Amino acid sequence: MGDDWLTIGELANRSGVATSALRFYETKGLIESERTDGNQRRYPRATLRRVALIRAGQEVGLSLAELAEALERLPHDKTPTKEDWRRLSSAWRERLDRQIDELIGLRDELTDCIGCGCLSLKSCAIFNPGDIAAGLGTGPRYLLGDSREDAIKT
Amino acid sequence: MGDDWLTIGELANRSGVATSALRFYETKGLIESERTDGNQRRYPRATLRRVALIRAGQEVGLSLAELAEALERLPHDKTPTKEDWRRLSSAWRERLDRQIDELIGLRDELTDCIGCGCLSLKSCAIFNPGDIAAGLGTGPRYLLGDSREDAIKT
DNA sequence: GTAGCAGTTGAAGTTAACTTGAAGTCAAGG
DNA sequence: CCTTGACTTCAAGTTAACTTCAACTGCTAC
Repeated sequence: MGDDWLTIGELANRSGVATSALRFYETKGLIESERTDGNQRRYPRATLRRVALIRAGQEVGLSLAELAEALERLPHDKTPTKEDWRRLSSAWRERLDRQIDELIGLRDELTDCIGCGCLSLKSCAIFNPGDIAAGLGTGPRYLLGDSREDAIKT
Repeated sequence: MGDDWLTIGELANRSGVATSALRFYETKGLIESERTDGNQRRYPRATLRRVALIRAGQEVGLSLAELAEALERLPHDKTPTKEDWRRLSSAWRERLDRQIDELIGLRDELTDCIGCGCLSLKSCAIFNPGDIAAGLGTGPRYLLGDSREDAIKT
């Protein structure tokens, strides 16, 4: 305790991430550990910040795979430099900007629709939303052909 | 063809949703069909719009379960009224508004961080983002206690 | 030295939203 | 009649991000 190295339990308590998740992150190469003689993991203090970054990145919408890539260039065992940090955070900001723009576009289209009862109009924006949610959701995204028009006739 | 009833293949082509997905939606009660003598599905035309609504709802971030609830009160076999539509679309708009606000909040906090190199400051917003992404992502959300502060010391 | 909590591994389970496959049926054209 | 393509069902596979379980081993306190 108060040491330079954290057990997995300490790291879990302090980061708010379950031990099972931490082991999982380790299998994915997101974090690294040394082992004691008894084969237990010991994490350097800097891992705390690394885990915080991972959670923050997830909130920005990044997958663990993307995070693994982004964090690859950060040092595992020491505090990242300001430059490291600046690079990461501005990349994430751009991503957020894009997400926000897309949602605002969708909202504005939807707003136009609300008053007009345009459910039956082929110009209704909500039925032709572009590829706004390309990166969201689980399922596949379909490329819609002219069939869309068909969908709103009648 | 040109009939009031669509086969699953026609509905798939015209809605841009795979037949497997349509059958899946049906098992979830999102859409309904009649059967021919030969046990094949036949969908009323109105199902086209219903499917379009489902896809639109997904883009707003609704799960199929939520959509099932929302669509429960819409007629399966005829065009929804303006009132039906107004109710749905304004509920979705509110949801979008909330999502956008949350992302903007996160972005602003991140923006504040970029210049300051605050990676080591316990006040850094990105390490204390609140429950912004409560509804996003797959994993569980942890309630973070004072351990967060711990995470950014050093 | 022994109880009992923390840690270890690998495999299997979870949820959403589908897709894919197998094995068989229906419908339309020649 | 026969082929072909669309359709049927049900079961199992897919991906992400984990969690849960079983069967052990390590560490700390009394």
